[in-house]
Amino acid sequence: MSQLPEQPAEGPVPTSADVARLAGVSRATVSYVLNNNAAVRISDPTRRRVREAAAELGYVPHAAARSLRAGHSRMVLLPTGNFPSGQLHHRFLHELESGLRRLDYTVVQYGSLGLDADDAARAWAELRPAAVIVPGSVPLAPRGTAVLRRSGAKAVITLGPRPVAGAHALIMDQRKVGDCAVRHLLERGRRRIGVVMPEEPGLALFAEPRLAGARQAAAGTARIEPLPLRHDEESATALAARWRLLGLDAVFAYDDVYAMLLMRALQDTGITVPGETAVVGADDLMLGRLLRPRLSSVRMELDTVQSLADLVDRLVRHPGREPERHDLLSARAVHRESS
Amino acid sequence: MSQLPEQPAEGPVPTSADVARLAGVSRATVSYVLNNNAAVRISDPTRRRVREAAAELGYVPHAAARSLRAGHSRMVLLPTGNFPSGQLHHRFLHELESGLRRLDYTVVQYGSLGLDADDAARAWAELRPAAVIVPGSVPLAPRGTAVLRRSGAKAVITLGPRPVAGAHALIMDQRKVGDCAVRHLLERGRRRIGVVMPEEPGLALFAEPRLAGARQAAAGTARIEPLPLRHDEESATALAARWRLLGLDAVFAYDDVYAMLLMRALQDTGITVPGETAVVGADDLMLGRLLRPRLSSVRMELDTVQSLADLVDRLVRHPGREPERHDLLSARAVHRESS
DNA sequence: TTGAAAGCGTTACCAA
DNA sequence: TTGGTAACGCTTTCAA
Repeated sequence: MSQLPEQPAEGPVPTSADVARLAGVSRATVSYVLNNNAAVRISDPTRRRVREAAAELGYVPHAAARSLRAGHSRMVLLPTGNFPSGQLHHRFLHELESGLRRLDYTVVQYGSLGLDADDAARAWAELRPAAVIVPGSVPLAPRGTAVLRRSGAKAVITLGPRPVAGAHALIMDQRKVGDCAVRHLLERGRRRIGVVMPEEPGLALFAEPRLAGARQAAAGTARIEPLPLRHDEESATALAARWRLLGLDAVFAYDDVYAMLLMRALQDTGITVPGETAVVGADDLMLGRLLRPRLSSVRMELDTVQSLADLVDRLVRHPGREPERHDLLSARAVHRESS
Repeated sequence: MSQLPEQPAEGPVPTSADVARLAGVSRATVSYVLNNNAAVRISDPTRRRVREAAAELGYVPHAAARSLRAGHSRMVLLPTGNFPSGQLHHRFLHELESGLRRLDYTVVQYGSLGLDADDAARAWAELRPAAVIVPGSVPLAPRGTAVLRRSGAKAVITLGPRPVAGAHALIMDQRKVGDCAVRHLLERGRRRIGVVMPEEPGLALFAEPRLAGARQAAAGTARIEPLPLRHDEESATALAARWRLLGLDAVFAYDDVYAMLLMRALQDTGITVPGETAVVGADDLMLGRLLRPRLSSVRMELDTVQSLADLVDRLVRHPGREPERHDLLSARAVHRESS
């Protein structure tokens, strides 16, 4: 009765052979036409017939078969783990994706949370990507990079606070963030500086270098005091309760969220900000501007995201070079009212 | 001089034939052993020799070749667009991934931002996924689902506020959020309720149903007033400036972030919260608890995430059924101090 | 300008 | 218990 228009009825998937048959040509010709192969001249009527046949059948080429034949893929694999989830990260991801798409790569994310380093590397290698870009939050052992290289990956690139043996590295040197924050506090006359260290496990990778950067910037001129803190109110209240015993006049709070948490607890304890204690966060979140006092922060920028796609492309085309390192991160303090 | 230990030297990628040669057996035997094929009995010494050869060569099977041969893949494709980026979404994603991994599927995310609906569907179809789960933020036309079905996808599932023709639907009915917020405000005696509508384009998909839910809950008993707002301070300040002209005694602010933005602007204008105007957000962010007054919110939960993986599995195994619908979202108001 | 055929890495059937 | 072989869908010589 009612004819359902879009009921593909479980039919077999159309192949280039079906297109060839319908167009009355050979499979070779179909390939030539659909790939716009310039090395061979096909008559216009034939081209049209092939195109129409493909459209009529709803033919879509089979990427696996293609790359099997070609001997290589144009897939760039991006394992994901504990997403840092900031808008910085999203923008970065999106720009990397569109940059690589422009160069005709297919970017694919692969959720690798819960896999150990070796299993994960094997799973990635099964997909035979041309390149793998591994965020710092995803475990990668030197053995993993070896597996990937053997499986034909032209480039293994790590992305994060620190490099991994045998892989290229896009570094986001988090020390700069700590350095920047402390330098800012020093300029404003503070000399006894706490540095919040989140107790959440995934964050140590970022927190440690930030602390190192802070220490480096202080270098003799100021005291640096690490302050463990969990991402909840009790922890912040407890820290605020013993604040005066710590004898600090400033705190770099890892990021804006921890800063907001701590600043609120300090204020609730009767400690004035910035009078008694200056507070600086990082990420320059919009929400920080809504607090009173407005939160000072460290703003991070990633340089040259398009050139990053070009870098990946270069590594894929000329593999086997020495591992390269590039530092992408730049940081600057944004002074508001809390410091 | 210094012998680099992990320099795979651009050698050819080892195949099952190489493993067979090294182990002194046939390719078939290699396949039997490495896949633990129960239908055929292989002697233990042979098993060991094969395993050792594979390990020595660093052999990793080629997923594309395998699924080409098998005629189907176990890939679940998850296109990504404008990531909603809340922790709710991340947790959901991660649980879906591990649930599907447990069922031996490979979950792959494919960044589709900037592609139009038809191009995107074609790009997904090239990968020949067994199933595609399309978030509401990614465009999908009925034609797209047809292309995917023809390419062999057993299940096309949409994930978001509303269904798409021809596809199964995992619905997160955002009306519940608006309903819940307004019901809460009604209970607290408010009758003239503003509803913040973010002007950011991607959010309309969520904002509209929330407004609809709000209207539904108010149904005669209260006035509902949509309030366009951009995600910046000027916009909030402007809205606050004309607040008293609006004659509202409450506002449901779309989510906690917009709520914080607006609440701050209201307070800066001298409007008391909750005295003069009650404010309710959504998402129940931790940061909302740091404000004064603490922000009331609507907490959302996704039911049954593991069973969702099972659902995908069922649809893959028994395709071609009528499109199914499931509503995943539940919402409840969390009363704090701002309402 | 077009076609025939080989081969990419796998697995499943059938024979030995 | 093992091995030979064909086939999956595609591209690319080589030949016509």
